[in-house]
Amino acid sequence: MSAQIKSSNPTMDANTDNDELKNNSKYLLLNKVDVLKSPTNIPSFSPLYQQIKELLLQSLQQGEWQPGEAIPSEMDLAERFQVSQGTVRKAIDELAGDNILIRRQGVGTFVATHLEERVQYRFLKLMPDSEDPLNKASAERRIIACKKTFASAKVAKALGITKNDSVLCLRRVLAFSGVATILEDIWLPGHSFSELTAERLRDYHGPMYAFFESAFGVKMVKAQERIKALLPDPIQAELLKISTSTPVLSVERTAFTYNDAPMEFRQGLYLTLDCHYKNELN
Amino acid sequence: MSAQIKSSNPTMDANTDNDELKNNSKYLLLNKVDVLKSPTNIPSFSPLYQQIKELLLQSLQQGEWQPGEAIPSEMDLAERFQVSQGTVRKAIDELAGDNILIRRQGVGTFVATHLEERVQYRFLKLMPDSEDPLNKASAERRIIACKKTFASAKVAKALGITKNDSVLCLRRVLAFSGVATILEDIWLPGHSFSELTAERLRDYHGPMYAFFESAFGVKMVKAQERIKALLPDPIQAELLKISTSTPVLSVERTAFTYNDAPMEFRQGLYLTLDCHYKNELN
DNA sequence: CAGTGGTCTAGACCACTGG
DNA sequence: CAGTGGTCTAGACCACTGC
Repeated sequence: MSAQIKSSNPTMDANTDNDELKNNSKYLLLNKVDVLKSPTNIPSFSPLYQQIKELLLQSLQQGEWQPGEAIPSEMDLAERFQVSQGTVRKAIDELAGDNILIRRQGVGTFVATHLEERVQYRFLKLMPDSEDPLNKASAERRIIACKKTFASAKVAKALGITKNDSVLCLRRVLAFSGVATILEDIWLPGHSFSELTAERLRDYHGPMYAFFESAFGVKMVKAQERIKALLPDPIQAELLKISTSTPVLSVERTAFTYNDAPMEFRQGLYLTLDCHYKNELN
Repeated sequence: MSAQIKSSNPTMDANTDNDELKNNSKYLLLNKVDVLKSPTNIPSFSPLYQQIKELLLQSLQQGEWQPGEAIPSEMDLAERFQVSQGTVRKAIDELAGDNILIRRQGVGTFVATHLEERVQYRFLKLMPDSEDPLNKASAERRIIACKKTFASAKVAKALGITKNDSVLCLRRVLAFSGVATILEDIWLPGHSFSELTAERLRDYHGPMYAFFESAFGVKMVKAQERIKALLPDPIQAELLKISTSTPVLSVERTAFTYNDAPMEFRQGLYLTLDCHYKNELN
């Protein structure tokens, strides 16, 4: 299956001088793979397994396999893309490393989902100081506001849209074991979330990202946070039941779907008297 | 080279009943590998490449290859451990993923080091709000204190030592482009750092972890942080040239050497007026 | 038991670096 | 150019899951 093109330029073939067009590469199976799957725009030149990874990502993005579903077996995919199992495997390995796919030995490979995820609140790194007990089960959510507005410069920049574009804005308080701990303002691009209403939100009991997934088909894949220390303004303080001189963490998060498209911006205020933001460094 | 032991128990070998001692596994090459290398205590049963990974880690820990040096080529290691190149490769892949080894195509595989690392301040996730320009080059360090004391309960717990054990404690201020931004208290176990003095520290210009590496042979490989929002006490505020009502990030970090041994605990206070703690989530 | 992912091998060849 | 890591293959077998 490999390397049919040995020396693509039969003329002009001394030992020197043609060091720039040597495309006698085994990895240039682009067309072969391309044709099999779709009219995609794969950049230019990359290892086969990277190309497979991109193709898988595109299928995911286009909804060929829904969150929670199994994707075809490695052997099937190898057949489909006309490569060896090992190559497919390496592509899947990377996607599993990015928490986009989940492997389950003896069962299959599944599209990650925020629903039924053993670790709910995947992006929430707040931990009680007493470590072990993960509170997250006992979370109580309270929606404070939910309205349509227009993107500020800051929100627009984060969401990759234009200032004054329509956005959905909501505010909520999370309490753990009865203690108000997190106050969040969340901005969503209007074009994708126009159907969202306070009622639908109130009816849903579960993580926000699971809601986005089931109600809007928007799957968050990764995120980026910027953390500062702040004093809350009077309104914020009241919602968190603290004074305006109690410092809080300000956690600004941008969350992304497939292909790195930003789909949510939020600012969270975390009360860190009895808990902390936990991070592992390598 | 594989699977000499097909059915280790020649007697008692009907089709039933021996479902608990079936060690006819290809992965049980422990002894073979073991003998070749060292009198180690590999847990019990794991894939070959995991065993190789452990062996490599032990060699690193024992200083067989120093930070910055190249380790043997994949082919050499395959020969040494009597496995295929692919197996060694997978072990190295994981270590490279943990930032313990660095691969350089066409050159070799190297032991990661905090010296000459393109990314200095590997564990410092503070970024100026204006993103792109990484200040870190213009850092100015000022040692405020350096003394021997006895571990508090908190420090002892973090360092895995006993309360009142000897520890070295130092305090310093980091300024970026002239602005005092970080105040750090650092605790080090006395048994490993007893030779550390304020003078030696003052003479060294470079990242702290590089200093530990070259002066004490202590290589930090990973770390864990707990972040809270705090108000500084009067002394801290003065050192950072802020008021006691300016909130700061409290970043408590425990840093680990090979085999997860904690070797440093520090509390940093980060002034986040013009910068933020940046984190990527997957 | 069949089917899936997980491990291992042996060998070929490519891409890159340095002398 | 020789030597290193990087990619790809084909095939064997193991470990696990569910029916």
